[in-house]
Amino acid sequence: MTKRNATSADVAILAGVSQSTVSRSFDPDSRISEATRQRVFAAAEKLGYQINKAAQTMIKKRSDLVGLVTAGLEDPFRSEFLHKLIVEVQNCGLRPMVMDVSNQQTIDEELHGLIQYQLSGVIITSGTPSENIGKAFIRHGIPVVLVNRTEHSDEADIVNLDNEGAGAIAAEAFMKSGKTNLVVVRAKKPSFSSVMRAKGFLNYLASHINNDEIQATEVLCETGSYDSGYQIADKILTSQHKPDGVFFCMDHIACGFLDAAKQLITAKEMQSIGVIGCDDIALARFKAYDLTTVKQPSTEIAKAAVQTLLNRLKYPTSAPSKQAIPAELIYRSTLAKPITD
Amino acid sequence: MTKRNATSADVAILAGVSQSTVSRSFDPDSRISEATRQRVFAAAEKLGYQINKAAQTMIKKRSDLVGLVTAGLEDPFRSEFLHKLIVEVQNCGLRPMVMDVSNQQTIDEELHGLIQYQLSGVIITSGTPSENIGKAFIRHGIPVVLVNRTEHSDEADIVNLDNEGAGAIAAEAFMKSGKTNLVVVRAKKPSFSSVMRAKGFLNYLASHINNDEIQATEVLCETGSYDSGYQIADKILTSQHKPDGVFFCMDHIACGFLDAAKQLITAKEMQSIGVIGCDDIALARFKAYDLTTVKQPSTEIAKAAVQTLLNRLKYPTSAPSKQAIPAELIYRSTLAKPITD
DNA sequence: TTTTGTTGTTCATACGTATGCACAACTATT
DNA sequence: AATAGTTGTGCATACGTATGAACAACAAAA
Repeated sequence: MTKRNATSADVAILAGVSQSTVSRSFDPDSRISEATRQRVFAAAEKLGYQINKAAQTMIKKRSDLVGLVTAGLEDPFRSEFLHKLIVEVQNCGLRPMVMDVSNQQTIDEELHGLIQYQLSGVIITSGTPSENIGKAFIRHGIPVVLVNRTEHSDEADIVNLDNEGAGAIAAEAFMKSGKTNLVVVRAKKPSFSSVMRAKGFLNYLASHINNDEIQATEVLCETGSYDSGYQIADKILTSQHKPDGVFFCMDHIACGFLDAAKQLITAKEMQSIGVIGCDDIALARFKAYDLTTVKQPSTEIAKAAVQTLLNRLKYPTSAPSKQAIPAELIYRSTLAKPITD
Repeated sequence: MTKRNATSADVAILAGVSQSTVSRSFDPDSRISEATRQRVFAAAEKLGYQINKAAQTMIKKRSDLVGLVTAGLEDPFRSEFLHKLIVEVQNCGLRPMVMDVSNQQTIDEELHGLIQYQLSGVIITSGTPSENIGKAFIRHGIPVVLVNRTEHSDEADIVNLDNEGAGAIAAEAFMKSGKTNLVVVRAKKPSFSSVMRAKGFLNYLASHINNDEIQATEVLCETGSYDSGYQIADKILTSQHKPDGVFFCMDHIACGFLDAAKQLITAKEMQSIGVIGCDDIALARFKAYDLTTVKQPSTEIAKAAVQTLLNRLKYPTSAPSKQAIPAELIYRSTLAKPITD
């Protein structure tokens, strides 16, 4: 029944050439006469020949697998981003090997396991691997790209959203809309992205406020989830200084907040409070929320991450790169676009 | 700088044993004296030795990679399900290699590419591969598990949600709540799951209606997306026979519908219309929707799929299995749980 | 003591591909 | 016509692991 898979040697015999010739036929850069190549292809087709990646990897000392390391995929934004990475990796003729490292204890151990696969590279988007795991990869000759990670690294390439810029964009929008009593909300557990966004938000205000006409406070909620936003609403809406503008470092938190607000205050009251989220998750454009948000251009970030990896493979010794992709404000109904001159 | 990775031969020299002994040391079933094994481990540790999966695969003729074939990851439910598969595969000591086949044209070609990797198995969850691609895998000795797919196959194992049962559960719930004018909504493009759910819904009603007290119609919307639900609301709510119960074959469609309904009719009017979704996506429990829905137990389905694959690897020649995982009704606010005796 | 069995190790080989080197058959140059 | 260069192919080998067979050392049984 399941007969042995055909090898290049089998193809060689059928095509009446040597095994090397078969191998070279599949390499576009080899000099092979067109006649021979076609004969080889025909024989390969006939036998259902498929190259053996394991053997190929052994020789080339590099597979076409790319490790995508991630965590917290229950967060739809990450999930969406992972999807884009997968597509992008595929488009480059590479194969994504995904690794979920949500289980904190085993991260390092598991990551070490990846080294066994002679990966073409690793793209780390979340999870909190130890400092030296990146170095372990690099020591084994596997390039690493860090995406939206705080780790400073002398050896890995880095692609980030311009998180501080994203915060600044939100702050600027509130100023343009004449909001004066602002709040910025982020999760208690400091994630690199959120901290930077909040920092960018506050810094922008600090450097653009002449007198004391604008106030801004930072509020911490439990996690970066919908539920946290739902819970924090009470605290924000019942404080003495009820804000007229709230910036959430993650869209989910904003959505939770909005749902809670509907039960805590009237729609009219809510209308006077501007809300800006961050990321632009799919949910943000649903009519139930229609959330004005600072978009994280995840497609571009995914593209940049993969391109960075390819570049590194091409020029292994060039200096590590670091790029920040700019964010972009998407006006929807939770903060109307001001009429400008 | 990047010196050659350590091999089992290097470890052997350092530990003062042969290469075979090193290899056997890492196989728990080999008889190796404890002393030797520890010496080998120490040497391996010292050299940062990592097994070379490519070489291992070549010998064993089987990698520990599992192909996860999917499409339409922009759908959060699929995305969530993929996540669960990834975790499940990892937990079994295997590695997930993900493949997005959204691009219709290249499915077969790309899938053929997977054969090159000596996969331990392939789990196909979506996408519409041609009939014979499954057979191609099997011919190459790669077991296939189909999840929620319509393809009937004599060779692949099959794991499905009990889709007809899910539809029946929704129908039963409406009957218990005394709803009499029902509509079932599914996407125009016939997907296996949706068609079966609608069928189960209508069949249940047909076989439980004595007189003509209950009416049920099928309505088709464009796709399975939020937007489609948003668009179809008008048609449903402005028809002469305005329904008092609507079953959506996918939660997204229901969510879109609910958002549109808020603008088309009053909250009071809406209260008299029961709505049931299907899948139980994360969104369904958000307060903005709080959708009563027939839950697809995706964690269990993912577990079943991976277990099925493991089983097949253990008993390669056993007859193909086929299982249907039962659905479960989750009451939330769009259809209140009736007070039963 | 001889035989039989058990345990722990080494030897040798296979897996399927890529590639440096050699070489033959031409073509272009002198 | 002789030389140099180009093109297409084959030979041989390396990659790093797993594993059957052989074997040595030792213990247990006869």
